[in-house]
Amino acid sequence: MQRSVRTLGVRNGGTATASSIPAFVPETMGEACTGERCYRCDVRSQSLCSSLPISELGYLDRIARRQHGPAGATMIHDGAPMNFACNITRGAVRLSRLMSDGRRQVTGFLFPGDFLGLTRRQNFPFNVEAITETEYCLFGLNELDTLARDYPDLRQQLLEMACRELDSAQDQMLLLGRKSALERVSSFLLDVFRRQNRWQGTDNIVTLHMPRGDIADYLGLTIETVSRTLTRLRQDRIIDIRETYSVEILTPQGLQELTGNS
Amino acid sequence: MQRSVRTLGVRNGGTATASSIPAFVPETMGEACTGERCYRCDVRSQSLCSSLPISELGYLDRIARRQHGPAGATMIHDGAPMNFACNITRGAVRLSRLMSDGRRQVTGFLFPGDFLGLTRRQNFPFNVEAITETEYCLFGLNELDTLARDYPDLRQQLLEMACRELDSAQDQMLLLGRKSALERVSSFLLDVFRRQNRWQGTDNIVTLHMPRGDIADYLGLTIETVSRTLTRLRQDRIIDIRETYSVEILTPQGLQELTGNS
DNA sequence: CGTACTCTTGAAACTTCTCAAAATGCGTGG
DNA sequence: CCACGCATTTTGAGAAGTTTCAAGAGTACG
Repeated sequence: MQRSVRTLGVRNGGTATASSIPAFVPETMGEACTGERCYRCDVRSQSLCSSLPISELGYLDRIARRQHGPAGATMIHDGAPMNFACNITRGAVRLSRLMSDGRRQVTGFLFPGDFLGLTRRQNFPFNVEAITETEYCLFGLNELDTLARDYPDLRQQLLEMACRELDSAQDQMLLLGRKSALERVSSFLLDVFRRQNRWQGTDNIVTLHMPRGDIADYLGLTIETVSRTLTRLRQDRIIDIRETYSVEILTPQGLQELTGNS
Repeated sequence: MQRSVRTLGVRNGGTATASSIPAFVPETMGEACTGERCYRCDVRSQSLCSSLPISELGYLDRIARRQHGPAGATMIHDGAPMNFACNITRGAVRLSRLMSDGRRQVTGFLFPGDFLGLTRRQNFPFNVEAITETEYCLFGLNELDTLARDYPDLRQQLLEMACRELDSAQDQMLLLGRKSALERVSSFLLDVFRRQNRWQGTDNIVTLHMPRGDIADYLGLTIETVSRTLTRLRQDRIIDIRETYSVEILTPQGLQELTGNS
């Protein structure tokens, strides 16, 4: 049986060098950023704001509790009561499900601007862990509900966010169920690249904000296979691995063709 | 490279013996079924109804367009404009994403009572195909929106349905990324079993409403591996394959232990 | 400058896939 | 009602891809 189970402690607590992973600090998040204080990338989710009138943004500020945590910290344990939502404002976060024998599936990564806690369940069904040093804002669900009652568009916005997540979850199912290792890694690199380019310049540098183990558990592979595949992409002059966490895409088109998508 | 690409025509159009697949006809769907005509399993989604006052159920009836189609029919093509939602009332339906070279990932199965079209996208991001003969109801999104405007709970209900789907999508990601073939097939059998037992008696018979190829594409395996795994489960006296589409679970606990979940 | 961790590389093992053929099941026509 | 033909399912053997185990290289930090 194929099992990639390693010492659990190492995976969860690899905090020693975790600080060397570059934290994602967006320069600008959307065009509405103002100099002194950027409302959109601060306490509020961009998606959230867009469905509220300006007059309510102050309320959103008041109900938000700012938090920050060190790299490696478990922000939310699987099964924790879900009475708040969360908006990432700095750093990188991973969502994961764990099997009892230690096998892990990373179901997603969150970067600044991403929102967590769309669902209305009793408990969180996954672990939420900080990969790098993180800043985030908590919103009590009760307060958010109050807001949602007055502004149906907010609820609609939440529904649409859930739908986008569902869509990308199904893409990931295709990746995990039918793609080869090469296709998975290629897809992943382009995916991270595109998410970063939402906010930042348009050079071809992809900054990975997570160690190889997280990538492996996200792609349903082992660390070794991820590493080997990256090496192969480098040898084939598709990418250049400038540092461990910094990859340059030499031929975006070539990488795209390796993803298996069209 | 491992690729399970077979003649596309066979997979999509295997209508010759498709009629031999047992269609799912729920005897009772929830306790609210009345004799003469079961409102809940007819035109309306149970989930939908539960958030509406009785007085509006008539409206729901009026805006619903009943449809039915033969086994093997493509109900909705990937990319089709999404201007309606859909409630399955009879039969079995599969949702699938296709890669350009023919590899397929089945992202879900729909049975009576299941709802389709939660998302508000321009186009459907997957294929919707009838496995067996099917009956379903279409709701125009405009009409549904009108209803949702007056009843915020309906919108909340839709959000919760989307969240449940998201949750099960993440479970499926764990299955596809980290589970062995034996664990996948065991998980699948128990999953179908539990979904059926929502509505029907509590014997240990699982009726599969889809051919092996659909199961394989759902579990990220090949037909042969699914077949071999079922054979192994039979030899180990975990299940009994009474007919191709009818499996008896001899030891539910034994099967549960093979799923890898705790 | 050494230690600890992660990442990379190599070789062997294992699981699953591919290819091929036989068996089974179903619908049709005699 | 039975035989035939077609499609699906099962079974077998070999091949391929990924994992596992193991060791070495690189990097960060005290």
